[in-house]
Amino acid sequence: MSASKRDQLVQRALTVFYRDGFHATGMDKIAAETGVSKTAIYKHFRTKDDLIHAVLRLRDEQFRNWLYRRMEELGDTPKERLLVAFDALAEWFEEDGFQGCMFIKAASEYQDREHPLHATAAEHKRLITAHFEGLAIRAGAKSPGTLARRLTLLKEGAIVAAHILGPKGVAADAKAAAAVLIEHGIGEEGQN
Amino acid sequence: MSASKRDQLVQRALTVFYRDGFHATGMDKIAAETGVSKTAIYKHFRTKDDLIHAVLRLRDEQFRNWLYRRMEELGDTPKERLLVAFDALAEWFEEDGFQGCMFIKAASEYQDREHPLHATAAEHKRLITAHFEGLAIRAGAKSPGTLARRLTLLKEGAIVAAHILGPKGVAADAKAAAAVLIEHGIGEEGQN
DNA sequence: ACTTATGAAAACCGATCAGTAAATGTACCT
DNA sequence: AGGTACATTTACTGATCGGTTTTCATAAGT
Repeated sequence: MSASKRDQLVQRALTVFYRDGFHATGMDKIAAETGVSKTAIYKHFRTKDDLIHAVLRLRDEQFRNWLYRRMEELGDTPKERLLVAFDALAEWFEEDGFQGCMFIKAASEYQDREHPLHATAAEHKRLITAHFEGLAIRAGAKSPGTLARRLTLLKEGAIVAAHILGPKGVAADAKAAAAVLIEHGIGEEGQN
Repeated sequence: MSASKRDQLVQRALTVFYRDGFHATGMDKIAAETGVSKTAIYKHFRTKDDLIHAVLRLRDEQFRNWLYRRMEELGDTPKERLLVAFDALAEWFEEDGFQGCMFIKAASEYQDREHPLHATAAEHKRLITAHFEGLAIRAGAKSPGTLARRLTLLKEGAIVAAHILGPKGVAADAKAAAAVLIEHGIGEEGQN
């Protein structure tokens, strides 16, 4: 199997796992829906968990690339970019097939914090918070780490709320709350 | 089986499902760990989903009772009580066996919003937000619904963060953010 | 003592689980 | 054409899934 075929497998497995969940999706379904036989899958991934791990790494890369790029496109200054993160989330929430955050679900199904898949989910969250913190620093926040963590809380809460209750208005609520926290953490004249 | 035996079954099933997840827990394990034979279980619950539904209803009742009581005990005024909700969360996060929010996990494993278990999870979240809103009204918030929804976002985000990254400092971050949002939404002199 | 309910336990059902081994193509080399 | 190496499919493993049927133990009624 070529490298691109492998990538295709992981990409398609991502779609299935995201749609149906991890434990609820058997390897037979993965084989059927990706068009790759089980034997071929197990040639590249020792176990189901290994495949899921590859899926999560791909998702991490895709999601963060998308979010960071969208934040750059929608905002001009670090401060603005922190705020428009919630506009990007709004776009995501409204997408067809939005089913919440894959990492929250992974952590929910693999609860033990020692579990490698849980750890991968945790790393994803840490990376996003770190990105926020970088922007908070450049925005002149008094306590960049604090502001970044607060915005992360709003982001996670918004994802959960959008998934459980539906997307309507959630991102807007979160953005408005974020604006308050950002003003409080930077002041009207953050040095962009 | 007496009513109290049934309650005991649901209570013990709750513990197992909360610890190990829904799909990952088979009915044989439930029978073994509750001490109630599968036959006896299926006399009272038509399906596994029915049992889980009973578990979620019990959890909803227990959790909200606990949270509301703790908010009353820790705060004297409506405004204070909104804030100390995050102290109550801190206590929960530090408990042995804390594994995140059962309803977030239920919604993660039963993703379709039409699914009855997902709907039960959604109702739980709505009830808590409604409780917040009642307090926000009595605290004299300018827009009680908005404030309640914002605090809910922080709460959900804090639960997710505490579960994925560990409890350390999460509730304190959320409380500090909540304080900012509450001050902004009420003003220094909310009429308690 | 013998029958008849009752309720729980044990055994079982087909389906599916993660994972593997054997069988079958298929492409390439000489 | 014949042989070799590799990829793919088919078929299978024992275990477990949610759920049901059968067996058994107990106890009350007569």
